[in-house]
Amino acid sequence: MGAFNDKVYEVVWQIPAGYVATYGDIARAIGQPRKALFVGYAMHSSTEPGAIPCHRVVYKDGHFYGRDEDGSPSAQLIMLQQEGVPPLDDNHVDLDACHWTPGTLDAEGRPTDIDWAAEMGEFA
DNA sequence: ATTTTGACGGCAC
DNA sequence: CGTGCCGCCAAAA
Repeated sequence: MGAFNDKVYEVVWQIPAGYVATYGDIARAIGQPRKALFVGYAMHSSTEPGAIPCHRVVYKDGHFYGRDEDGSPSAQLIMLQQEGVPPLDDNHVDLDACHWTPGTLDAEGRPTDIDWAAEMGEFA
């Protein structure tokens, strides 16, 4: 792992509940827009399970990883819904309403520095 | 050291 | 709107 991976961690961790960020945005936020691929690559392997809210990281299309293969909504979608992310369909979320970008505040005006432990505890 | 692949993104068809 | 291909960078084999 390298510094890149560590940055990905940091950025993803800052994603507010009810909001989502895209791989490209994260990659760009850390100064390497070409490594969008590597951003995702970082979470599936370089990070430990549950270490970060990877379910809040979606594709630029709003469709998340682990999409349903059989037409059933993925657990990720359900979790996002619990956080307040309006799903467009079984495989997409409304980026227009929840698209968050690193380095900004959420719609509620509070800093992105949120206690995720409390947030996650609600539906653990 | 070289080849292959990948939780991507964008553009072309 | 779905599918294909390329580009980019790094890790794993």
